[in-house]
Amino acid sequence: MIAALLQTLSAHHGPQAWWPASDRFEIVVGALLVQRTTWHNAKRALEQLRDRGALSVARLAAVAPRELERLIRPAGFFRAKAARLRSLARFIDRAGGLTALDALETGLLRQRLLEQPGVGCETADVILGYVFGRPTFVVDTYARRLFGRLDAPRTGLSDAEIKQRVEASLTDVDGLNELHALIVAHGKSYCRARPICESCPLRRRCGFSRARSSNRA
DNA sequence: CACCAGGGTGGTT
DNA sequence: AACCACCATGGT
Repeated sequence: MIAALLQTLSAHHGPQAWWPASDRFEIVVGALLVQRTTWHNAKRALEQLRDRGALSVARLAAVAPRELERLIRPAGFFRAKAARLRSLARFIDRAGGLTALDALETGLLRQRLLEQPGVGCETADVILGYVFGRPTFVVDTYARRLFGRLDAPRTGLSDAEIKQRVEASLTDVDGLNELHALIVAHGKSYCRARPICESCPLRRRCGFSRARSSNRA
């Protein structure tokens, strides 16, 4: 079921290559910056941080708050995100770096991440999957809509239920990471671009149709 | 011009 | 537990 979904989306959209050959801490920073923004804008902020030489745990934690706000401005919510980035960098630093956090069991690590300001379920799971290589399915707005439709008769699956179901039938880290990226790509290319998913690989069941009333069970 | 993008948080009902 | 307003820039 889930494996088939991955296969279908993969065949249709190709490899997504999220965070290709990227530094681990850079992925953490990117995960925060991209919240409720386009990757295009998050990437700009990331580049400015890189140009400033601030893309390491110690350097980022040392950047003056106002300066940090200025650097990440393109990513939006820059005041909140600057404070959270700073806080997160200091947390990782206190913990002894990302490699020290590698030793933590997944459940505990997730818990630690969720305690950090600005890190909710989605961001925590992105970091778990792409930074720490833990088998994790990231439930985002696209996944929510998709599975809400695929499991048509059932209404209101919680994020935790979606997460559990996917992780129960797909345990491969790379597969899970790729699935999340593919679901986002799928949502982007079919949700807004077309009123009805005529050429959608998942047909009308994909849940990204804008004509909600014409597609209800 | 209105709407939205790879969320999270705090307050209100 | 389900809503709500807010955060803010850049693209369409």
